Amino acid sequence: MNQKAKHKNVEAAATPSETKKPRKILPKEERRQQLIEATIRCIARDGLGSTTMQMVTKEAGLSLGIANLHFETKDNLLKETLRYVAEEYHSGQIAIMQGQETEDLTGRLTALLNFQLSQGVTQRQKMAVWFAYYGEAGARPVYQKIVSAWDRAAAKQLETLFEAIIEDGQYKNSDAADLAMGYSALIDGLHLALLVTPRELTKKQAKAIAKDFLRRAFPNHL
Amino acid sequence: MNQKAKHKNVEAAATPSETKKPRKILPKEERRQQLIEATIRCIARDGLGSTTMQMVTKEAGLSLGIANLHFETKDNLLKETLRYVAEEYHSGQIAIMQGQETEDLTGRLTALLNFQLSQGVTQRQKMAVWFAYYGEAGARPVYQKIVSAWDRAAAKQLETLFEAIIEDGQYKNSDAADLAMGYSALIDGLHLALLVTPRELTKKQAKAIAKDFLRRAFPNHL
DNA sequence: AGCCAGAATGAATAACCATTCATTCTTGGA
DNA sequence: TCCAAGAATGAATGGTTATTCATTCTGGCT
Repeated sequence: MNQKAKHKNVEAAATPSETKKPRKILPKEERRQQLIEATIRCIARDGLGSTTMQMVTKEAGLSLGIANLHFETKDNLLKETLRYVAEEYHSGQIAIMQGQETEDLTGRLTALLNFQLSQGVTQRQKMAVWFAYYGEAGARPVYQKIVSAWDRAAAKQLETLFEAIIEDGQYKNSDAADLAMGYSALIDGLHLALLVTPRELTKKQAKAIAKDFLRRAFPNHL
Repeated sequence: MNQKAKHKNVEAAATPSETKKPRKILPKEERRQQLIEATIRCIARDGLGSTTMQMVTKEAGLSLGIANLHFETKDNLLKETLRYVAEEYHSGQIAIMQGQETEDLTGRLTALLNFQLSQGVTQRQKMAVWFAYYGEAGARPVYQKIVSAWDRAAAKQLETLFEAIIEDGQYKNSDAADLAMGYSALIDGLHLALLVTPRELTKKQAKAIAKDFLRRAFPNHL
């Protein structure tokens, strides 16, 4: 109605050899994925606090309005990004712990450890996102809610696994719940150290430290 | 020059019984402290990302411009706030570890543990600030730099303490550096759990878990 | 008591940013 | 080939925020 804009695709002879924009149309789900991944990169590079829509959409190689088109609001985009990362990590863990019953307990345990400190999980990008959200979790119950369901499920699984190992190894004076909580905390702490002071801790070292924890707890299994 | 403002202290008969503002002048250092503490409360309540100058100065019961007067920029205020919290925590740790040589190793160890999980350190406010900054640390080298000096010093101290204990207890197959890193990571992870999922972990439990770690590592000392 | 250095205030400013929506482009089917 | 549905674009809008600085006030000093 009161718009006077008349953007053509002309812009004189300004930029010599710029190929401009072969606009592409993709299914909703692919665009969402693409935007979430761009968001992860932005958060890892610039922090959750200073990530803007402009940055995210530019990172994705798309136009400013596209994120609102697919996610309504920035808040929503951030929520979905957290959900994506949380799901990837926790479902991976749970899959290993519920793994085929054919695998022995020790195998499952080391598989879990290797996953938790794997290349995929411990890459800067993922950990940065993870802790960026933890940093705001105190002030944003929504973030806690997104993670907590997965978190509780993983904690329960781990406890069950530890119970089985304690039973199997006849470890006296060992409380599965406490050990599981301690192990989880250790893994989180190692992730934090890998993120914040990577110079002081290699991934190999981190694995050794986690394995050490398990060996002291379950000497007959490792 | 071109200002037309003429703020008087009149404002009609609007607010009936509001005592307005007995403006107070304080030494620079006190104001800075006051503002830093207000910043901590704001970060804990609303998150680092949405903490504004208006919120901080209002929380401190002062006027908008005061923070810039004492800290130049918001960035600076945030940096100084982190420095304040980091110093409090790390210097507390170091003091205990370097404590009078009269105290035995076991005593020093439990004192350290009790401090790290003490009321003062584990209060929401402090931990929230801590993790808010960790969340941005990946993107803001400044934050890392502020913490890293203290961090390295504390790590070295802990390693030294562990070495002495290993020597004293003749613990074979124990690497002081790995154990120290593992213990630090465990404490960080417990702090995170206390912050994010306080319903799943009490402070008492956290202490028990940390003590358990030490007992498994140094059975003759605990 | 009177004065003034400088501490404190908060309206105004300038920059930034999420969100909207008129317009343009793409593509699959007719 | 042509068309319409709807995907994508980005200029414009409105709201928020850090920062400035003219003005006001305080308290120690003479």
